[in-house]
Amino acid sequence: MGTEPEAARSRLDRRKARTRGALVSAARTFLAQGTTSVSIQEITDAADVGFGSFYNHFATKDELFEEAVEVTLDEWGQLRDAAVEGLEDPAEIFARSFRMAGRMQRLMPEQVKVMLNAGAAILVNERGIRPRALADLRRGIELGRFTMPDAETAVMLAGGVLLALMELLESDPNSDDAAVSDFFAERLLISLGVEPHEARQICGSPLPGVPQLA
Amino acid sequence: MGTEPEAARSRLDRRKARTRGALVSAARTFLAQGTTSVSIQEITDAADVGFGSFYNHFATKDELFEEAVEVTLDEWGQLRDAAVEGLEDPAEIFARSFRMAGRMQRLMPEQVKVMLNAGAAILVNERGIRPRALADLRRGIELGRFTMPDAETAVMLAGGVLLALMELLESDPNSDDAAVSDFFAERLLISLGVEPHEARQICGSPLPGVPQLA
DNA sequence: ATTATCTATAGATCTATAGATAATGC
DNA sequence: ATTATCTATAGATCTATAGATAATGC
Repeated sequence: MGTEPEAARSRLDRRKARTRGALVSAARTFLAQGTTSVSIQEITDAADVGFGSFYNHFATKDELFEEAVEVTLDEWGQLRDAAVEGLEDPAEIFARSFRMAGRMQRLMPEQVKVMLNAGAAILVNERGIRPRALADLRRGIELGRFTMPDAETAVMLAGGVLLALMELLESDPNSDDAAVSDFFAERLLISLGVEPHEARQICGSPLPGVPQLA
Repeated sequence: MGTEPEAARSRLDRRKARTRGALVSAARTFLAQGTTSVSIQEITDAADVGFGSFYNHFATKDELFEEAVEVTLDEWGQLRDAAVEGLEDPAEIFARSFRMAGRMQRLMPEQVKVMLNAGAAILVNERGIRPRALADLRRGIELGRFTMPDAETAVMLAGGVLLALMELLESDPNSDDAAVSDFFAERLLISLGVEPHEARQICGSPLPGVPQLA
């Protein structure tokens, strides 16, 4: 294990990764603004990278934008993993992920805007939170915590409610994000089949601090 | 009242409207495919309209695409109005609109794809179904049919669930669209505060045939 | 010596407009 | 006579690449 976590083998590799990261980060900024018709020149300028470097990493703009979305989803997934550490009950795990996700709108507005601009297809993207939520819900169904026909259906329902929550917080910047998130989580648990009084209890429990990304 | 409903005043106006309509329709096709980086030339070719005609109607591509989304939302709103005619109970009105909307994925796949590609901002677009759903939900809250803090919150929850439903049907073309739609409607009603047994009853009632657009 | 980045540019593509043509109004 | 549509094109912009430069490896 090296002193630097996740470090690439050589300095060359690290430099390459830095350039790539700058491009992805710039692309994400544009995705968050909803301006995907920028030129490659504008992207490399924003990334503070030579124009030609773009082609060392991506063949087309779409390829870069796609990666930017996936990187964002992956970060989200890592945050979720850190947030639910130590929990056992799938209903609690699921509720905590959801409540944390709602709070992301204020904590990481750029990432959230990327999601909101990405279209509904984000709900079936296999990167990041979806596979995790799918596993939580499947386990919850098996244990009888949720009364849903299948985890696939449950994860779509949950994803749709999450998108709506984030868009609501986005469009109403003065609302109480924690309260709204917990309310949505509670109603979602109810629609997944959790008893109302239990849903309220789960969604009223204290949350740990927001974990930091590596 | 003229013999032709909605007819523009003169033949010239009608010709103009036809050209504009062809552009909007072509734009919608591209929106449904998710290919919004086409050139104006490609759009006018698809619309079978001279290149220069574009500028008689729109200043930029974005303007055209925005209109294409709004026209789609408006059509949706008209369908909803026809579908709920004669109903009184806001819970029933709301449930029927939602169940019909779910069935749209198979009946009008292009319109649905436009919605799904539009991003979550579609949930706060003031055209089409949102204002209608907002009114239904507000009335339902006032009458005590729904236990939600406000209609604004309720309409976002409903919109998110609808997006998820449409994306699920989109990604699983062989599923039973009516059954899945009614299931989502039922769980949505429950999360809005309707008693489970009543939600099931409302969402199991027969639907009228799909009304035609004018 | 190798590899990635950077700059410069040729060629392709795209936009916006001018002016010609066609359709309609009166 | 008026209005919208169409064709053609100048100028702008954008992409993809070639070749030079800089950083790193050994």
